[in-house]
Amino acid sequence: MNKENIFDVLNERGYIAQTTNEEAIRERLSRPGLTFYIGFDPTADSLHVGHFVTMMVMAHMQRAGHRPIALLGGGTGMIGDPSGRSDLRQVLSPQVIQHNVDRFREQMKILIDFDDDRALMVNNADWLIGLNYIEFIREIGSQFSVNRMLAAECYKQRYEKGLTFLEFNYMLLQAYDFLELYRNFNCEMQLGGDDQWSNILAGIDLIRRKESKEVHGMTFNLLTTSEGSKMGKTAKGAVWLDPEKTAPFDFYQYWRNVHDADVITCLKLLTFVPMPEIREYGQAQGAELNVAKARLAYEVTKIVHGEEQAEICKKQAEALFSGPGRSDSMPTTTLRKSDLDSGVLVLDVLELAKLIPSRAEGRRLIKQGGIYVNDVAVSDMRQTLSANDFDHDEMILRKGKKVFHRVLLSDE
RNA sequence: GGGAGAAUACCCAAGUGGCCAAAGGGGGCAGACUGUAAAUCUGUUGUCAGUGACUUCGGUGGUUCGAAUCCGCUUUCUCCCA
Repeated sequence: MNKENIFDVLNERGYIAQTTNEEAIRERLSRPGLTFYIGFDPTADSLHVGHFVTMMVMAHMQRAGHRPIALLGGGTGMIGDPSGRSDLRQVLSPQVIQHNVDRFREQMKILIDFDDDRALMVNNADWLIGLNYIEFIREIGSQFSVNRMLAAECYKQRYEKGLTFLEFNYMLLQAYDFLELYRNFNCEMQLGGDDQWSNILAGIDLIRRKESKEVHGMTFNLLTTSEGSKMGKTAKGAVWLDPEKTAPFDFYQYWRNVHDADVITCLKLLTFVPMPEIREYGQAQGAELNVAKARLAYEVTKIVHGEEQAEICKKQAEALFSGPGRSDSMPTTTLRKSDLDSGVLVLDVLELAKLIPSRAEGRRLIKQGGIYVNDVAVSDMRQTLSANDFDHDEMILRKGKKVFHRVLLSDE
């Protein structure tokens, strides 16, 4: 019996949204050695969970014997993709973009094996920055029909609100990227989020015209909740893969708290848990789903932060939600012992720990009984911390039901 | 290039001289109920200080005892005409 076609694997796990010629893709994927690429826009200094799905696809493909190219948009990042966006994207400086590109490279290594050219990482700034405008519009621009571009769904929204020429060029540049990668690395396929469909088709078209060669495209579903909103967003912003930006414990908790309706989808997209096991979780009803959620949180955390961290998070979560617990991967704030003598308001600590955006917010929380010191609700605005609140120089500060923060005491 | 209109808090959106820190909705946060879920209900949602002060309605300069609201200039955006 042959090994399962990677296309079917991806399809079964629910990654695939749209494809060009499906038969051709299945056929090509059945033979290893396909080079494909996915673009990343370096608009932040860390990847977030939205990128994570993309990285999972790359990982699956790589394990099936294909070669991924992670294309970092150092060049296109200076323009900003208008697809599906309702407003003009902020233009970033070259320095910031370069910094972000470097950070991305580090983070991608957690899932993608870059050794011995098993995967490549390229930056389109390398070929876009030096482009000659006249040559470019003569060679590439001549291949595009403005009528068709305007008809594309992704531009429609912007067409009504206004679209600058700068952004309008994005599609050409992305198409050019594909051509460039095809020529230099024999890259035959581009993958991307479903919002990239138009841009991907543009590249395929361009290669057909310039090289008379059929290449492939495939998009996968964006990670959304069952209610249709984008996943990975919290009130504080995105859920980042960088432990400095999103503490592992918070990361774990994010997945532990996904809605019932989203658990199975997430298990399929964000973990390597085998399908038979996932199907079993799918049978679970009601509270039983908590088992699946715990598994999801553990597996995702393990991939991103390593097994050790995942274990720690898991133990701590279990401890915290069934009695007092301790946590090494919780966000932490350190106080000096000497500070206690002069009286430290709980309010002060909340502010220090950045659990509240303002002191007024802290007052509100205390008034409503939403702040707890070691599981005891704080009732008085003026409550201070004393040495008694600390056990082995550590105490747990809690906001609401699920936001935990560790406060340490130091001798200094 | 000519003309018309708009800019309000996280988002949408009321407010056209004092009763406006600014309606309503969404979102957020907290409480109750739960399964660390959803739905529902309640409270809350500028800042600093405890019953008051300060900053805010694109920017700026005026008028006025008093401005988000009136006037001048300016910036940005949208629409119509070229």
